[in-house]
Amino acid sequence: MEPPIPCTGCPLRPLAAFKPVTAREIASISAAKVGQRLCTTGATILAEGQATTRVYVLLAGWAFRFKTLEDGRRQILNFLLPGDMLGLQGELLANLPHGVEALTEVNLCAFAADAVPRFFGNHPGIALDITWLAAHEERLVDDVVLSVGRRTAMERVAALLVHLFKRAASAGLVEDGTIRFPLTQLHIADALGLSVVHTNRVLQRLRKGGFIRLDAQRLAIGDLRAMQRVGRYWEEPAPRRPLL
Amino acid sequence: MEPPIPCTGCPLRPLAAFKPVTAREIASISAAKVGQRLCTTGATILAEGQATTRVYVLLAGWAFRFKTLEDGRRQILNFLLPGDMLGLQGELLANLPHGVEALTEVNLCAFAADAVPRFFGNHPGIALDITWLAAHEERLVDDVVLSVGRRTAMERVAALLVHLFKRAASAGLVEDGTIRFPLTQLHIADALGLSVVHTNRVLQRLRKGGFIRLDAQRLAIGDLRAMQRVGRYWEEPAPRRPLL
DNA sequence: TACAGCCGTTATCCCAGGTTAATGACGCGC
DNA sequence: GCGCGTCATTAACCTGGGATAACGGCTGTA
Repeated sequence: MEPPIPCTGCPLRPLAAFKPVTAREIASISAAKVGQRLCTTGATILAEGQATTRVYVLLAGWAFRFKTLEDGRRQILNFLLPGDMLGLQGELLANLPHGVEALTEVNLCAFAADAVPRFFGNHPGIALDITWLAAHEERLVDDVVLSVGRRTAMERVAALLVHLFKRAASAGLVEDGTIRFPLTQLHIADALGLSVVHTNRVLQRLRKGGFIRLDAQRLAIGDLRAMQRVGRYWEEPAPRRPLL
Repeated sequence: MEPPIPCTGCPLRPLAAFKPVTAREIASISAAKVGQRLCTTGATILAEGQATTRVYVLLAGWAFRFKTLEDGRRQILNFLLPGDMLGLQGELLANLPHGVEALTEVNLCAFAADAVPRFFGNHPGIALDITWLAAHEERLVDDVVLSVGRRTAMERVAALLVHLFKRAASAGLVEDGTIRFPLTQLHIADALGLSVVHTNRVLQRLRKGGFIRLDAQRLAIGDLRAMQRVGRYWEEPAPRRPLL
């Protein structure tokens, strides 16, 4: 665990996607931080079923939440990008009902176990923000259920790519029309309830149709509108979200 | 909208499944109630995408949350039983990303729009409870994603039936080994990402295997342990949960 | 240079589950 | 009593996507 970076120098906060906070709030948030945690690609950030003692905010990098069946079948629940909170369910419910794994090198802001109840006692605004983040994550998972339950394989892949592209965009990660795309086809398959082989077939079709360029871990979407049509995926523009 | 029932006479609160609250908290909760809302079977409690002005707690009856694709494909996200809260996402996010429909006649305790932020300001304990309920619901949806993404049709149906049976049990709804089961096969299908026809096939197999009895809207599970094995479904015993 | 792992790709085969359609049972309004 | 809508059930048929396998490229390491 590295020493904490003060929140006043947070690289995320200036982004338009995030809601401004008061100086008093920043100070309290900063005070609750206990340090940075760095993880390498593929590392387990939080183990499935463990009793957690920390809540984190993802400062840089990608991660995902997942659950597994005892015979090894794995389902990815959703992806975590900079600004997302993780471990809250472990803090509230007795222990964490899912695992969290790093997709890239990851930098996490760590908060002590009791930071959450403390915010609820002293900072109703921050407490409400935390609840907002929880409700927002549930909304994402609701969308996953809709995809996996009712969209075709082609629709699922298209919708996922659009979704991730937009989220990466709002986290300021677009560079000349492309984003870093650290998922393997196995990750895509596990997120969408598909096999790797079929995921590959669908990606080929999207490439050949000129909808996407995807190589060397970079993704470009030529015509977002068209991809949304393929994926039957529309979402209202996201409002500014709280950070930490 | 009927006049509010005072929370002191709440029929749910005495159940072992619910966490006790202080007299002061009960008083505040009771004061925030604006009334009861009654809905009939099949009624839309909250419309998909609407801007909500109310948060509800389900006092009696069954309901479900769902999303639809514009071509009509519907996915049920989860089921709501007595004690569950609904409409919170509408209060926090700008408008409700899903619909809520009654499966039976339903009785709802209604709270004003600003009740939630008010609790956050005055009652950190209640605020934390609300967040607990949000996190708990997300956990349920996570399980749905795992089912729909990675379980076979047989496993899904078995897991859902066990899940609902247990929840009904903890809401005190078991009568001589059976529960009222208001879902049609279409509901089961829409909750599990299956077609109605295949749902019927699977239910037949479960009946013929002696795993369940299901008729006249009543469900009995002969051997819970065996059903859990079929559904590859295990969950740790639920701790006492907050109510309202 | 060789070997091992991981990942992407493609082909072949095949089945779990979708689709369509028909039939009956039941309840409801008139 | 008649007609209509909802729901459960079953059969016949078909397809989207799973399973398996083989190959190639890349990277790390020895």
